[in-house]
Amino acid sequence: MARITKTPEERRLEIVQTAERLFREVGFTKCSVDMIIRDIGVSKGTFYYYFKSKEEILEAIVDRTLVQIVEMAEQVADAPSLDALTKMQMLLSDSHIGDDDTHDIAEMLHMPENRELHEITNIQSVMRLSPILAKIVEQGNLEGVFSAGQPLETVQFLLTGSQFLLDGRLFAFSEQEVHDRRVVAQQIIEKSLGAKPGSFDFMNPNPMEGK
Amino acid sequence: MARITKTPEERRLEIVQTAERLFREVGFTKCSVDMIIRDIGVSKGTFYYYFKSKEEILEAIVDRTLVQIVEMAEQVADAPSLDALTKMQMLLSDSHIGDDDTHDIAEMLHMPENRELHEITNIQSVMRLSPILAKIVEQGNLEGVFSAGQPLETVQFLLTGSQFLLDGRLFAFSEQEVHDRRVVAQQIIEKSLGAKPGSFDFMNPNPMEGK
Amino acid sequence: MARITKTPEERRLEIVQTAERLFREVGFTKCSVDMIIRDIGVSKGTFYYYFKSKEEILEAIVDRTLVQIVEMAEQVADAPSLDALTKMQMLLSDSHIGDDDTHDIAEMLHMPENRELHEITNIQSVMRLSPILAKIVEQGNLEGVFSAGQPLETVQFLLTGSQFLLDGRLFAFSEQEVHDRRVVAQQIIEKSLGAKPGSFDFMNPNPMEGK
Amino acid sequence: MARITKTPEERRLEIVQTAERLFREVGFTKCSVDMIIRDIGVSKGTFYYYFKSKEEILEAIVDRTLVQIVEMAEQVADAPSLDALTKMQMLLSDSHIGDDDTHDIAEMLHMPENRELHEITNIQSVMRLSPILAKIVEQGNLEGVFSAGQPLETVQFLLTGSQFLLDGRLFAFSEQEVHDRRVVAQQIIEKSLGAKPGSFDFMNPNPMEGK
DNA sequence: GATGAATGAGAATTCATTCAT
DNA sequence: TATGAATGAATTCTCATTCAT
Repeated sequence: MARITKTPEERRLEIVQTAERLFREVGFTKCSVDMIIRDIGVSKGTFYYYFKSKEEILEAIVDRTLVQIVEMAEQVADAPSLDALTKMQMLLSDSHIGDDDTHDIAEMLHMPENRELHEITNIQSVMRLSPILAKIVEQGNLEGVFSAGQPLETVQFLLTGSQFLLDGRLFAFSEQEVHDRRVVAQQIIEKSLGAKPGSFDFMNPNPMEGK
Repeated sequence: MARITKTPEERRLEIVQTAERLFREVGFTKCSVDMIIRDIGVSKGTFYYYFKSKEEILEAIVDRTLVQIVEMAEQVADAPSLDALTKMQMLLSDSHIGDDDTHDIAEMLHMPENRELHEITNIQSVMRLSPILAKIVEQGNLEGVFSAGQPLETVQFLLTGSQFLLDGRLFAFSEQEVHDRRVVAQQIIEKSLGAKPGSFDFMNPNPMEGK
Repeated sequence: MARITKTPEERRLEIVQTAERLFREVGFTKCSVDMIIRDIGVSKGTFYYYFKSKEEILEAIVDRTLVQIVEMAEQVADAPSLDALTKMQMLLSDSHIGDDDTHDIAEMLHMPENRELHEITNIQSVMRLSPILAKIVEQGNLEGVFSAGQPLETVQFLLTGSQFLLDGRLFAFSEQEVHDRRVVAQQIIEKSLGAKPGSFDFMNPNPMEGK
Repeated sequence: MARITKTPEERRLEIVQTAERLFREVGFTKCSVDMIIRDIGVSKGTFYYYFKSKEEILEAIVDRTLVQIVEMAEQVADAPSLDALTKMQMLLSDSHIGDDDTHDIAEMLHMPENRELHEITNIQSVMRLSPILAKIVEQGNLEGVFSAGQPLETVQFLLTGSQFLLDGRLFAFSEQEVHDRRVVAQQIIEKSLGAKPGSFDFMNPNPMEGK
């Protein structure tokens, strides 16, 4: 095979991205190192030059994903011009996702063939997002729009429920079924946070309406 | 090895039970067919005479587990002498353990080394338990102890949140942390079902009290 | 590959013998499991069905060799009709080796490419032969032909010297050089055991004489 | 990494010394080129600029070691003021340690993880030391303290026995066992060289005495 | 002289599955 | 029904060596 040298950053990224895609497509266990290197057109030695085990690249991918999610969440949480209700809405709904990259992340978290990556990331994202959301709940408590004790624990329950249930793929729900659960989730969130009924209404425009 | 003939039913059950135990102890992927047959003292050929693949026995186990869970839940749900609140408490708390075989729902679903089996069963159990719980919610609505719209969807959200979050192992929570989340979960359930605050109080005796 | 079934004993022996030959020819480290199975025409699974690691087959070979050596030595040592001097002569010289099998063992112990197997076996054979030879020394002391204190330690030193030095291959000695060292070794043995000078003379017929 | 230029001699020596240390610590086979260069902080390319294979550096080390041993032995052998007995004692005992670099012959040859390097060096050192020791034996014969025919062959046998047996590690002997064999070795040496019994007595102060 | 990214042929081992008896 | 020897593709990982810069 021709020797193609790239900068370490390029090569590393190339490997991470390819692995990420393949892990999503076929699952971590079923995706062999061989598949990854064949896809890139690079030698086995090169793979192990950058990552010293298959586990290590998994960690790299999970970290990378979580860093993106957390960064995004922190931007929202730290925005001084937004009120707590708006922030909460932005972070709990999917409708705020603009760019493709962030959307991919959400996609990635819920792939069917992707149990391992999925579960690890899921749990981590609950753990890392919850403190950020808890701060927003506290802000909301002060602003008078929420009235919730135990913000961290509350938010963790709501996040967990949302993450797992609202993923159409995981539970094999139809679009309409997902929508129905989204509406209910919103009501539960409102009740749990002590928000005024209907505060999160616009989070769930009926996707069937225009059809 | 001596050839020991058993009735097909006995043999089949023996294999399923052993596999189930081992899958829970070491996980599905890490448990080889060899481990199973060595444990029983049966030959490779026998295993493949009863199940044509390792996947097939997994399905058999998941089915078996869910049948048990659902049966137990239906017994509770159909008990004419119990009110909705009591039924709900029995099925959502840990205190309902009856016979050794069924154990506790939560326990059953959240074994440590047991991600694979666990996740498959988890989702299925949310799907199959939710109609039963939804019926109880409807009963509760009639009895006036609950006041919840969309019982099925509501119950699915609450089950999902409870299942995943309240497993200390999955999120690596300490006993105290699990307890704190249990208390919060109970409050969210009350609010979501429109139950009187404190209805489920006895579900969470503080495990730290005597210490 | 055609499936050829043999009795476990046949198959096991086939593998051990092939491995033994190849370890001798190319050395333990350089001989891959692939080489062995290719040579036999058997699958990798079969190899690992009989031996659970490459190390394990090495042990099996070493054990097998040592058992043969020790058996032979014990037969000599326990012969009631022989005096100590004769026994000593038989076990310390190479000239007693009759059958091809035992000769192979000696060959095997000193192959050039065969460091690992060689060293392990060498040391083991000093350790296992020395108690047998020590008993003969004691017999000799009683018979008045020897007069040696510390029989075990003495014998170990003499065995070690003989094993390593008198192997023409290890030190790359010519036939004549080996003969010269054999003569000297014999004198050292005589002095060390307190035997009469010349007692072991016939051990070393000059190999150059008839040429 | 910063490019640090050294004189070729310095660089070469640095590599040889590091490799030597690591080969001793972990063994030749188990010590990868990567370990060596990482330890020095030099690049792969640099290593292969100075040595064209891993084997080549092994040879360099063995040569270097033997040169040191031989030099030291020759210094002793050529000392005009010393008698043969003293010289012999110095070279066969452990008590002659002078400078840090040369250490003790025995020590040097019998490092623990060091089978490969060890065996290669062992045989070479018997071959190269024996002529020097043989000369001392001849001097001793003239001085009347020894009375040994075939000095070269005799010395080779004694060196071989001592080298291999008296290494506690190789045979896994305890300290006491090594001591016992040392005492016996000394007696065998005396007898073989025709020295007066007890000539080498002080070679083996009982290490247990003070305990 | 020096760098270090890249190579790729192997290494040992695992394991679900098959099949002759 | 039952056995267990046999299969072989697949897996992760190692490491001496090369070579463009």
